Formats: sequence, C-alpha cells, structure tokens
Amino acid sequence: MRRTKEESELTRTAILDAAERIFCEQGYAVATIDGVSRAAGVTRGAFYWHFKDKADLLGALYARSLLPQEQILTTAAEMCSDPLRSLLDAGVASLREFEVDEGKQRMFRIMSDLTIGCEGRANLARIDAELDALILRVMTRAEDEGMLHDDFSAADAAVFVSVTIGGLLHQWLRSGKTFPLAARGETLLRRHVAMLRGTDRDPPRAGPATEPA
Amino acid sequence: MRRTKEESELTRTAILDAAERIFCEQGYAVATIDGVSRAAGVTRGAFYWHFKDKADLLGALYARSLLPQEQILTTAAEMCSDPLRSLLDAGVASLREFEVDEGKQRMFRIMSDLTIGCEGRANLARIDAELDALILRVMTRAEDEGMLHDDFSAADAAVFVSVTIGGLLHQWLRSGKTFPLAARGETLLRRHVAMLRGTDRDPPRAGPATEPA
DNA sequence: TTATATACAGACACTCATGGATGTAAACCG
DNA sequence: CGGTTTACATCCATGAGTGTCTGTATATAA
Repeated sequence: MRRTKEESELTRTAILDAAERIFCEQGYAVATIDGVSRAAGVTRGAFYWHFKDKADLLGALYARSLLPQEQILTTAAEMCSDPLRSLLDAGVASLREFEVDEGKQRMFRIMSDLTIGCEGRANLARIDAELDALILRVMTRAEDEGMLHDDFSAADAAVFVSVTIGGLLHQWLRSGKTFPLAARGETLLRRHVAMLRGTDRDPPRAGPATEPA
Repeated sequence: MRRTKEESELTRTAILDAAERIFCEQGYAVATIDGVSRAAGVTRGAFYWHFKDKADLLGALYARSLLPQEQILTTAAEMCSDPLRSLLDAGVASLREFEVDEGKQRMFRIMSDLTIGCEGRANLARIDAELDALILRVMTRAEDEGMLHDDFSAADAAVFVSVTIGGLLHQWLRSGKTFPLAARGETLLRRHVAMLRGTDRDPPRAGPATEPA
C-alpha cells in the first residue's frame, strides 16, 4: 500500500480538508477522529500517521489558514501617513477576501466556536488582542495628530471600530450571509471613520488601496 | 434521604446553577452530566431524577433566562411614535442589564457556543432572526415615515444596527469586558441612529425611556 | 535483488460517559 | 402508625472514542 510522497501529502491535505468541513459542521469538540478520517476516505491509522492527535490536527489546520483578523494585522502594519485610512483599507480588503473564501469562513467558524478549555483557543484570543492593540495604536496616533474628533477618546474610537469589524464578521455568518459583507462593511466603516474624524464625509481619496468602485 | 419539596427544588436550582457555570466554562458539548452533578454537590441519580438528559437540562436553563436579544424584542415591541427611538432605548436598556447580570452573560456565552448539530441552537437562531426581523420592520417604518436619510435603504440601516448590537455583545465578552458596555454602546448606537436619520445629533429628548444622564 | 523505511489498514485494550436498574431513607397520607 | 411515594445514591451494562500496536504492501536505497 505504500504510497509515494506526493500521494502521502495528498492524503494529509485530504484529512485537513475533511477536518475543516467536519469541524465547521459539528464543532471541534463534538467531531471525532474516526469521523474526520472516514470523511477523508482513510482510516484512523492514516490519521495517526500524519497527526499526533486531534489538537495537533487543529494546529495544522490553523497553521495553513490566515484569519481575517491576522490579515488586517499584516495589511495595516504598513501604515501610510493617514493611519485611519490604512486601517480602513486593510479592514475593507480583509472583508472582501473573507466574503469569497469559504475556507477562511470555515476556519473563522471553527476558531470562534472553540470551547474555552481548548488549547487552540489561545491562538484566537491572541490575534484578537493583537488586533485590538493595533486599532488602539492607530487611534492613539490619530488622536496625537489631531485627526480625531474631540468627542471621542482613542479608546472610544478603538472600541467602535473593533465592535464594528467583529460584528460584521459574526453577524454575517450567523445570519446566513443575508447581506453583502464587503459592500455593507465598507460603507459602515467609512461612515464610522468619517464620524471619528468629525468630518461629514469620506477621508481624502488618495491612497494605495483597492478602488472602492 | 427523602427531602421535602422545597429542598428538592433547591437541589434542582443547584443543578441549574452548576450547569450554567460548567457549560459556560467548558462548553455544552464538552461538559459532562457527572461534572455538573458533582459541581452541584449531588450525584447523577439526583440529576436523572430532575432532568431527562443533558438536552433537557439545557432547555430548562434556557427557559429560566432571558437573553438580551429577547429583551430587546419584548421591550421594543411597544413602539412609541418614534420607532428608531424605541429601538434605541430598548437596545440600550438591554445592554445595561446585560452588563451587570452575570447569569445573562453566561447564558449568552452558552447559547452562542452551541455546536451546530445541537438541538438547542435552534432557539438562538430563532430569536436572532426575530430580532433582525424586528429591526428591519423598524427601519422600514422609519423609511416610510421619511425619518431615514436618503443615503440608506431600510435593509442597510437594519444591517448596521444588527451588526452593532451583535458586535457589542460579542466583543465585550470576548475582550474580557475591557470597556464599559452600556456606556460605549449607548454613544455608539446614538451616533448610529443620528447617522441613519441624517441629523448631526441625537433624536428629540422626549420619551418614556431611561434618562441618558 | 535484498533490506529497510514508509504509509497506511486493522485489531486491541482502555477509559469515560451515558442511561437504566436497583436500593433506601425520609416525607407524606390515610 | 403502616403503606406509599418521593428524592435521591449507588451500581451495572453498554457504547463510543481514543491511542497504541501490529501487520503489510510498496517505494526506495544499497
């Protein structure tokens, strides 16, 4: 039965793909190794060859994906002169990708539904905290540069944006994708930023980001 | 060992209280009946006397609580002449109660973390859908009465509010309650409503709701 | 060609949770 | 005061899932 290395890698990704679906449908805690293996068309023998246990599988699954929060983190890291603008663009871009990438959506669901005791949950908590920290840094910088309306502290503004992005992702999935995520998200975030700036309308159009059409 | 009826009811609520904590800490799927029973200071015998199985326990837990979404539903049902105002007040009021009621928070966590296959999850999906429907009705009515800014359709506005409320609840818990929920939520929702109205500031101060200080 | 490592399949023992059965002491009722 | 029901505690049989171990066929290296 010995398969070649390419075939072996094929079954490994088959297990990962199956796990992504099963974990998303049933939840990580409920899903069983045997169920994942069967869904991948192999036996538990193959599974235990490629992975140590279920937690190891989840780790591999997490390693091969890039959650929208992480994407915002990496994209917005390269700040241009307008920090609010950078954050806005990064957020909208990640919403766009999230909307069309079902694998990303499944991983987001899986990570969001992890039970507290689960070790893998620490990853999500970490990137969420990092995102919040980034948003706060952006707002602090905006505040320092006088780009923030007097009505809002940096902490206020950070919470508003964090809540909006998190709410968009969660409500979109929970509602069964009943609204266009990127479109509504973009107008909502633009309005938000405009509100935080104190101007009535959008920020200056310049910038290296994707065209809002 | 036979206890009186009052004592029996006491152990029943003890089991419910323990389950609320255990389910919240470990997740419903991972939690075990024996663990809940031990946490309640009784054996599984007592549990199976009061409840049919774990799902029955969850049902009883759900029955004795009122999630913030349901509270908004009931509170906002009695609309005054200004539907946006009613919705805003109902939302803020439910945020206020949620912020101080740890039991409510635990139940929200439990229900939110239910795996898809779980039967009890339908309850949450139902009230979420009802809340979205209510918000949409409010926005439609506001639109009909010309209280909505031309930039937004009723559907747009509904999504914005739904995302904001959902985002507030989720992000507040997920962040470890790092910001004052009701305070930030109120300013955020007020700004939102003002934005949807097209006015720059708050709606007229009149109304039977709680004083915003 | 032979030896060895690889990539699994299948069997086994173990744990753990479940649900039902049984035991039982106290409360309630006549 | 005796019988019955209640409110549990304890025990037992069952099943499901896990992890390990062994078997084995094949690719690969010598």
